[in-house]
Amino acid sequence: MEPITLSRRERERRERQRLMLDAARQVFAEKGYRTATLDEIAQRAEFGKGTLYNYFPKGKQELFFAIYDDLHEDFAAIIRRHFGTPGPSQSVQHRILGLFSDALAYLHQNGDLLLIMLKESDRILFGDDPEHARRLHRHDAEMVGVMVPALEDAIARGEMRALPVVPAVHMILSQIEGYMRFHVLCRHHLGNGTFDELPPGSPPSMEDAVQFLTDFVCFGLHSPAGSPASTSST
Amino acid sequence: MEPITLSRRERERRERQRLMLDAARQVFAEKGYRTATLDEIAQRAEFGKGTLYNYFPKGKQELFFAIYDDLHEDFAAIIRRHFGTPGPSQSVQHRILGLFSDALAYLHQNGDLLLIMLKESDRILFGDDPEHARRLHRHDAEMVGVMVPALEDAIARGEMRALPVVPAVHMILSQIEGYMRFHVLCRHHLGNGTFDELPPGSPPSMEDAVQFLTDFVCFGLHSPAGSPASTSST
DNA sequence: GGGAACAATGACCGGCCAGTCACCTTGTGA
DNA sequence: TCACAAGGTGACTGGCCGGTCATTGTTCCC
Repeated sequence: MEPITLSRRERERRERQRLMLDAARQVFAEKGYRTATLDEIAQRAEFGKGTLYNYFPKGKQELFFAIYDDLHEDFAAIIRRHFGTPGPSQSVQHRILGLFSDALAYLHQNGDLLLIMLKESDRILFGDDPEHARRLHRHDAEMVGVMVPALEDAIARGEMRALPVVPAVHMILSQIEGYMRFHVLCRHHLGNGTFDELPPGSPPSMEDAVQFLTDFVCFGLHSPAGSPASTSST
Repeated sequence: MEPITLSRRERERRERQRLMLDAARQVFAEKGYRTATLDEIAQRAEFGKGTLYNYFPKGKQELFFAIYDDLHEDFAAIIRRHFGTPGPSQSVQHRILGLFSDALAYLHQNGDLLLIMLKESDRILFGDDPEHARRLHRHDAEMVGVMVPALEDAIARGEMRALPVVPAVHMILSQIEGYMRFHVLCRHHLGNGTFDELPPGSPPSMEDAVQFLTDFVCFGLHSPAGSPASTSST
């Protein structure tokens, strides 16, 4: 693991791998899995196509999943950061606020690529390669597994009502996806002149969106007459 | 429009078109857009591939969008049914319950195909053909346009708190997508023996899901200490 | 300097499939 | 019965792209 013991050969090898992955990220983000071509990835990385196969013998798939797993690990880390320690250390509301805040920030940094990955998830889920479907399930189960105890704990402490936790986790996470869709829609509205009408709701700032989502998840449309607007100290 | 004035020729023509569309629906549902082949659609419809082009000159795309628009119109109809008449005739909660109920029922009837369409939406959104992106935006704007007045009305009547309506609409609709994902995930868990672990939460019945979603959207995780469980007369 | 291991390369191959078109079948009207 | 139109057909084409491999460097040790 420690880079000191690596030979120059090995270091160069790693570096080249990284260059290839970077190029692949770019191209996948722009084109999507099917449309991206190895020729373009190779060109962008300034290597020959054949060289790609020296580093990723299984070709396109291997490149893709290397990126996919990385992204997923980043995301899982965000979830662990906020839900990894059940107990009264933080309120659910705080946890969710933190989750959305980090997730949306991450999303803005890696926007296009993430959307592609989201899209391809479905493709993988449908593809008949059970190996890949399993990978996706593992990722999913991991996230759910981290969040469930925290929610159960919150219910036990009376901080949250007794909803079925697994569906609740899925709903919380799907808000992030929902935001992604909305965000892309807004960007497309604004981005190019091809659409006559302006977006019906102007795109919210990221901070507003985080507040809105947290608020929505915690209190829903109705909410008590009380003061739901302030989700935290902010 | 009225079928009485149609010649036999024309009637037969329509019927053949319908057969082709049915076959295309099947194949798209099973394979997705890219993987589906015109050869298979033609075979399934019991026509030669060339014949397809007599009826859908623009080929695969035209078939796909014919189906896409149909599905979308069905969905828009569901939304109009429940949100088309602003005013105090129904509570928001009732509207949402009705929407989710019909949407999920529709989803169960057309499951695979809808999921494909959802997936392809992204592809279209990214594809650089502005014509198609525009089509998707039109659909989206239509749905939002129907729901927004009803929500604004509800806010004006104090039945719902003053959330930004357009994002709220998107969140409501994205619940349906979220449910789709969850549902597919459960089905995959159960469907084939390739996964070691059973689903962490057993798949809920459709009625339960409708209740859960409505409840979640209206009251969120926290909810007043009151009685949130009964979302309606049921 | 030589040669052996190692790495890069891109022309090429093969499979795939949307879309075409020259030919065939069927129906119709004289 | 014939001839012509309308419609049906599937073998074929052309483009595309993932993956291969013979060839051409490059490095390094003796």
